[in-house]
Amino acid sequence: MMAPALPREFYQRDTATVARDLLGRTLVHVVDGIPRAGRIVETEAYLGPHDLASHSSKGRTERNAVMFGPPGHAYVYMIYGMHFCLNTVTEPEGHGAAVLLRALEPVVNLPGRTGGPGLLCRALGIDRRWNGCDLTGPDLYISAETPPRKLRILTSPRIGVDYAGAWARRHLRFYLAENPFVSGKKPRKTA
DNA sequence: AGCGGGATTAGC
DNA sequence: CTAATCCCGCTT
Repeated sequence: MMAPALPREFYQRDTATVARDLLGRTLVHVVDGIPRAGRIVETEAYLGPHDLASHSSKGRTERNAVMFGPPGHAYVYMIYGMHFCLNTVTEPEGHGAAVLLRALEPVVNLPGRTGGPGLLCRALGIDRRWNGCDLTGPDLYISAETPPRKLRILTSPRIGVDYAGAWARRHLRFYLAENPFVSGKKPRKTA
């Protein structure tokens, strides 16, 4: 559990690459000295202001300012008036990109469901106060420990961004194959 | 100052 | 399918 946090350089890269590379790694939140940890099994990449599904596509605002800041920080926002979503800022400062963490497989001290961005934040105890938190610090971070075995990674369009035209169809969602904690609609065998 | 809508979830 | 529920960002 004492593995170091991923360094800032990890996040300062191509956003889709970071989204893939985060899969299988362990997200840790230390609450009152007690670590809560889960394995990241589902992510989505939001590429920047040109990406019409990204919050940054409407330019820098008070809400999304952290996205335009330096990489390796947490972008946390409230959605639908009742849930929080946790992102990691990526690319060089000023770019306006982030990776949404959508689902965890519980590792330690994560009771309740963790499959879905809102549930993930609830289980970890993440809310608005963590917006802007430096992920290279000791309280909220992703372990630098490399996933032990090779991962089977699948892709799909991102969830809930149908308004984004062609960008909605891009495969910028990444998840571990056959992992029961992955959220969203499973592909249905119809035809 | 008012209003529309959202990177979701749960319940009918 | 739709309500819940609050903050933000844009319009008036």
